[in-house]
Amino acid sequence: MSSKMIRTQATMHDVARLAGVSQSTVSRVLSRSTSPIQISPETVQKVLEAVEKLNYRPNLTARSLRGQKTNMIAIMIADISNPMYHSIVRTVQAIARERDYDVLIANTDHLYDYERHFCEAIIRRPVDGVLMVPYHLTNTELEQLTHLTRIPVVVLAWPSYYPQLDTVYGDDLKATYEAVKWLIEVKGHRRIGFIGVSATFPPGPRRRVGFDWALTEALIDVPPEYFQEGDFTIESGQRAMRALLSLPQPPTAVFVCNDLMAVGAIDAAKDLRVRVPEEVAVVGFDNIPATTIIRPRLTTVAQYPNEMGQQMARALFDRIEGVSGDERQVFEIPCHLIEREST
Amino acid sequence: MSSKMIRTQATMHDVARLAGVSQSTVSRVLSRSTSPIQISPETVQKVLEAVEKLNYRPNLTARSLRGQKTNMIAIMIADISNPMYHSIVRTVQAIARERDYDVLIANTDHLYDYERHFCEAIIRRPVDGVLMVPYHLTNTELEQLTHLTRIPVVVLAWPSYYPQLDTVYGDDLKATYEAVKWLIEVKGHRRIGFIGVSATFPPGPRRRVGFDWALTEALIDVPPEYFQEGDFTIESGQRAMRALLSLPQPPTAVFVCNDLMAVGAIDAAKDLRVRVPEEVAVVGFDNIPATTIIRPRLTTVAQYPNEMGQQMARALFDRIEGVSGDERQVFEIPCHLIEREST
DNA sequence: ATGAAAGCGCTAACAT
DNA sequence: ATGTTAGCGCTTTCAT
Repeated sequence: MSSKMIRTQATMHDVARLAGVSQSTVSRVLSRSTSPIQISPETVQKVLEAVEKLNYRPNLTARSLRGQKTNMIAIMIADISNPMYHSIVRTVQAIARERDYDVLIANTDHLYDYERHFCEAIIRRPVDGVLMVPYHLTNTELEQLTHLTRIPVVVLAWPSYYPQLDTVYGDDLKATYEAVKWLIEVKGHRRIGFIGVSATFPPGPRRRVGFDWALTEALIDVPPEYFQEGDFTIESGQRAMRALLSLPQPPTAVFVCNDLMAVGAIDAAKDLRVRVPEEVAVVGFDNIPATTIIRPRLTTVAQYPNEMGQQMARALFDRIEGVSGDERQVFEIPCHLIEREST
Repeated sequence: MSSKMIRTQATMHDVARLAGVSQSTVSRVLSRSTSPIQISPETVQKVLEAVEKLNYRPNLTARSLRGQKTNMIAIMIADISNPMYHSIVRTVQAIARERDYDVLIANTDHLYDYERHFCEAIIRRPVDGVLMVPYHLTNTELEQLTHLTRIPVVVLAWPSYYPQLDTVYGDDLKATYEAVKWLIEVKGHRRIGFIGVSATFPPGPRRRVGFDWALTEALIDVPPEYFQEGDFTIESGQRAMRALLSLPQPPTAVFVCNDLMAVGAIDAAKDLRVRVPEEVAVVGFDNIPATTIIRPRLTTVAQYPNEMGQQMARALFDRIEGVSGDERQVFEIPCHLIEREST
C-alpha cells in the first residue's frame, strides 16, 4: 500500500509495470480468447495477479477508439410510457447481454426534434448497431445516418418507409381490417367510429386504411364526425370519446388506434354513464397490461413486442457480425384480435 | 465530387487538409468558445467551409478519451415499467439536454445482478456522472465505484443507506405513518391490512415501520395474517388481496406499498365481489397515472417524481461542475396523501 | 495566429 | 513467447 489512496483507475501500463512485462503482453493475456498467440503460463499468472492487485478494468472508451468497435448498441423508442416498448427493450437487453453488449436506451416522446438529436448523437458517438422506432425521420435522414456512419440500423416500421433498411413490422393494416370486419360481420355493428392519430404518425394512415377498407367492403358509409384524432395518450382518448358520444347519432362501436386511448375512451364512456359494451363497443390496439385491469376488460388487437424485440435484435446482430448478406431483411410479426369484454 | 461515395466519417485531419491548415487549428476553430486563443477570421471561414463541405462531425469517443470528459451521464432505474421512473427520466433528460449532455438509461428490473452489471459497465466505460435508484447495491459496492472512478454519483434512496453520497429521497416512512393514522382516526378503521414487499427492498422495511408506528400509537394489534408480501407487480397485489379477503375476519382497510399492487388489489376485490371502499378501503403509494383510470379511483400517497428528477440532476451537475463543496447534499421531497374514491 | 508534437488507453502489425 | 511501434481522432502544450 502506498501512502496515497488509489486516486484513479489503473491502466494497462500500470499492470504491465507491476507484472514486469510489456504493455502489449498484458493486452494479449487479457484478450487471449480472441488472440491466436500463445503466452507462457507463468506470464499469464503474473499478469493476472497484477490485474487483481490493482483492481484493473479495461477502459472501453480507449478500446472503442482503437478498435472501431464499441460493444454497445443503441435503441431509440418512441415513448417510454408505452408498455409495448418496455417489452421490446427488455428482450433486446437480454439478447445484447448474452453477447456482452451494453444497450443505450433513448426516448423520443414522438418528437421529431428528439429523433434527429438521436441521430446526431449516434453520428458523433458511434455504436456498433442501432435499433429504432422512427416516427418522423425521413428516408433521406436515415440514409444519411447509415451512409455517414456505416452503422447497421434495424427499424420497427412499415416496410415501404425505409426501403433500404432491415425492417420488423406488425401488419397493423390487415389486423385493423380484420378487427373492423369482425365488428361488422360477427358483432353486427353498422355505425362504427374511429379514434386515430395524426396522419404524420406512421400507424395513423395505415390503420385508417384498414378501417376504410372493411367499411367500404361492407358498403357502409361513415360520416366525417365519426373520425376523431388523438395523440396516443389516455387524455386524448377521453376527449375523442366524449366528442363521439355527444353526436346526435353516436356510433355503436369504436375502433381506437392504441390501447392507451382506448382506456381513456372507456373511461369517458363510463363518466357519461354510457355502458360498454352494451351501448358502445370499444376495440383497442397493442394489448398492453392495462387492458386486463380496466373494466370491462379491453378487446384489442395484440401485438407481440417480445417477438418484435427478438427479431430486431437478431437482425441487428446478424448485420454486426456480417452474416446477413446483401439482401435487406424484412420480418412480419402477425397481430391477432383478442376478444375480451369491451365488445 | 470524387468518383467514390464518401465511405466513412470525415476526420479533423480531412478538414484540415481541405482547408489548408493544420489539424490543431481546426480543433481551435471548432472549440473557440472554450479556447482563449484568437484565430484570424479568414482561417475560421476556410475551416467552417471545409467542415460544411465534408459534413464533418467530431468524434466524441476520441474527445472523451483525450479530454477525460464524456458529456454523458448515466441513469440507472429500478423498473422501466414503473411510471414513477418515466417522469424522473424525462426530467433528467430535459435538464441534461439543456447542458448538451447525453443520457444513458439503464434498467435493472430490481435485480441485484443487473445493478452490479451497471456498475461494472460504468467502471469500464466512464461517464461524467451517475444517477441511480439502487435497491440491492451495498454501501461498500457503491463506495468502490466512486473511489475507483471518481465519478460523482447521486442516489434516490434513504439518506442513511449511502452516507457518503448526495441523496434525494421521499419521506415515505412518515408519509405512510400519516396515511395509516388518517385511516384510523378520520376513517375509523381498526382492522387494517398491509401489502408490502420483501424486506430486502429498501422501501419495504421503511413503510412497514411507518405502518407499525401508526397502529402502535393507536393501540391496535395487527394479526400476522394481515401482513402480505408482493413484488411490486399488479399480479402480486391481486394474490395478496385474495389472501387477505379469504381470512375469517378480513381487514376493512388495506395499506398497499405501491400503486401497481394496489391496482391489483382493487381488481382482486372486484373479482370477489367485495366492494371498494364500502367493504374494504385501499390506499396505495406513488400516484401513478393508472390511479385515476381505475374505478374506484385510487387514494394514494403521492410522490413527486419530477421534483425528484430535478433535484437529482441539479445535484449531479453541481458536482460535475465542482460547485458543490465538500458537504454531502441531501434533499427531501415530501409526499402527500391524495384522497380519491377507494377509501 | 498558426503548426508540430505529445499523449489519452488501448489493439495489432511487425519485429525478434 | 514477448517486446517495440504505430496509430484510432481528438485536445493541449510548446514552439515559432
